Amino acid sequence: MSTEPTRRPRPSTIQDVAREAGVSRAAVSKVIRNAYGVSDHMRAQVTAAIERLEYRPRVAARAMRGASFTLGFEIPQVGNDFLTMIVDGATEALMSTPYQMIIAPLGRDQKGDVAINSLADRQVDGIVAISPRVDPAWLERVAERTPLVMIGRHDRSDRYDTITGDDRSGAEQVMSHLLGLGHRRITHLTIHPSRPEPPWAGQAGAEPHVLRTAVYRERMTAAGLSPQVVHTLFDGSEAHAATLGLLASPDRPTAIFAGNDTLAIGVLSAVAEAGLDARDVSVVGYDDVPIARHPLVGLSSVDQSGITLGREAVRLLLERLEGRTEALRYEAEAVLRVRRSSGVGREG
Amino acid sequence: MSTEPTRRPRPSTIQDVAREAGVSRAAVSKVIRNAYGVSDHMRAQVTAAIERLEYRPRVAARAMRGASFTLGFEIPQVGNDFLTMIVDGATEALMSTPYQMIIAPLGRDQKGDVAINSLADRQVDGIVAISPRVDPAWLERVAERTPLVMIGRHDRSDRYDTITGDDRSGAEQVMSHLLGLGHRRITHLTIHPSRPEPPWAGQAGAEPHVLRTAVYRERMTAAGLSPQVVHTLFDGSEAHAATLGLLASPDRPTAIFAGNDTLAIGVLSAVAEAGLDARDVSVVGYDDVPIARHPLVGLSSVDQSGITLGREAVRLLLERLEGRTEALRYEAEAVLRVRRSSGVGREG
DNA sequence: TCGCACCGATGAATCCTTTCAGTGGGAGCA
DNA sequence: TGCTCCCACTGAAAGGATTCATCGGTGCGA
Repeated sequence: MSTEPTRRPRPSTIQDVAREAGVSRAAVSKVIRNAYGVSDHMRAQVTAAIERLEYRPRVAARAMRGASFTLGFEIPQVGNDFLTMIVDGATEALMSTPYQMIIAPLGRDQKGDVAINSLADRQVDGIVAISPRVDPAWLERVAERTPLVMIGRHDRSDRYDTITGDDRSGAEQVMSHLLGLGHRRITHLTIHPSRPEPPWAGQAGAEPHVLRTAVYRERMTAAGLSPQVVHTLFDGSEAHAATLGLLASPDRPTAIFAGNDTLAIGVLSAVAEAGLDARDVSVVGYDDVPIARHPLVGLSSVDQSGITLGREAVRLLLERLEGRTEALRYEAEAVLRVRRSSGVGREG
Repeated sequence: MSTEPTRRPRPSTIQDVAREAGVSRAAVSKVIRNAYGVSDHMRAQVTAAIERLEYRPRVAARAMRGASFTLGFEIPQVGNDFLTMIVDGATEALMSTPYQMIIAPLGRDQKGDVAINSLADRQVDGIVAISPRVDPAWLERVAERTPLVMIGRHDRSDRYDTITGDDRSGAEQVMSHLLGLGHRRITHLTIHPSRPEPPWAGQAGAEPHVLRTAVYRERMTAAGLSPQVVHTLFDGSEAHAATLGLLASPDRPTAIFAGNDTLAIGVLSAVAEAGLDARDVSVVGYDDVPIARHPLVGLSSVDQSGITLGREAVRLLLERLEGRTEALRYEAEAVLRVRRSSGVGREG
């Protein structure tokens, strides 16, 4: 009769391995970390013991003294295709390193700082975060403790590295394209701005969507047209509803520039539902998610190479872990991919 | 002059809080964990001290003695929409608990056991994994140490809980639907089976895709038709290429049943590219990912409610953490959603 | 008034790994 | 032969939080 029906067997520790191999704990630790000062004989002994005992180092214990060999990713939306590309790029870049990635997803209505904190609590060796709206002063405090790379922030910091697309160029390309097609009623659909406007939201610190919107306004005004900006939630379904509203109006737009592809997909859905297509309304998105190039979708969009963004984020973080202390910035090129949704004019 | 230019300030510890509040470490610990035996006065003192020092408990240190309050998710593909739904459901279910989720994504060509191990190394309190092809004996060993819920495994275990959709019913509905439409040349496109066939791959332990394929064969044979099964990689682009091949053949299929929606999207892409549509080739997928219901896509698919799957996975795990020891199974209902891609016959 | 029970709080032990200051022995050199 | 230097290896301390005995103090019943 066992007193504890669910007794969980204790996994073997570095102590067990040391005993089994007849050496000290420190020696085992050295072998594991490939540290200096290990004879071939001892390495063989220890390796064999590790095999026999199926020993695996406890990350929590390592983290207390040394490194956790873990990089943390904070991403606001697990399902977002653009973010997925970033993660893919990062995963690939990490394959050849001893580092493991963990992702901390955000719950609904959670802010990025919650997840960033939770990663820091786990003593990850570095953090990549995509939180355009978190207070930069707070981020700097985090970066004092843990190397930090922010994706999609146009602000400058001495403490953390930043990675962005060239949002200005991307938006310029979209507007040139649409204006070039002869459109005059171009509506811009984007996500709600932070409310209340945070004190740090200056020109320099503009988030990508805000920057894209700014370029839209500039170009519309410069062309003598009046800008029309519609704000929705990040979710595509609200973009869908908003678009239905736009299309029902008497002077409906002939083109819609969506702040990102998630919104653009929602827009396309509404256009189709209204019985219209690209001959009636041109649609352009941003991010160039994989589904955009599907022939049934054919969404024009700005490619800012999410894969590269993720890869660069990891590179910057690894550099930091190797000792770099000055902050760096990386900006990815933006390229408009024209597809059917904003096809050439009205010929079909 | 500072000797260390990048000196990282030491975050405050429970010791610091205890000193600041004038109590013992253990008392602080109790306050944090809402444990029994804390006076209101002491709680107030400690809470104030925590605020002042911006104290956050180190998860690594907690994990060494107690719990890490972390649940780990192993998912094979970050970008997969079906898996995303599962994660969303789980995130939601965790909002009201003290537990945090971390996701361990798989690198290209990595097997699930790598990520599961890495989660176990991090001493998560429980693991949810989606690895249809990992040795069940190995999983049972993992489950001895860490509560484990497997999603999408039809095998039975005394050690870990399982969550599945009703793949048999789902596949039956697809076949009834397609046969009912009058199709006779129905091709099944699915992912490569494990190779070599693992010894544990019996009828009972069949993975979802294998089960769906089995039902397809049964129904074809029962209808006096000859099954045609095409295997591709998980990636949709290979499904695209394979479909182009199928469509070029003289007796091309009039219907394609894809093992999941990722493949089905690739199939639709090839169909469109070949200048065909649903009048020529009916397509049905599996999982009912969000994009399937987009009017431009209109993919018929089997809904097995990923959100619910994720929510149930968390529920089962939390039950385990509260002491349940016997293994449970949960099976989600499968419902075919018919859309344009397999619309009613050939009227358009 | 005495004794008991119990509440609230505490010190010390514990979890597992890394790191640092040694220790002892062997090789090389004069 | 004697000295120094180097190298492989070891013991012990450190790191932060939890938990277990333990202890002082208070309230209550007899």
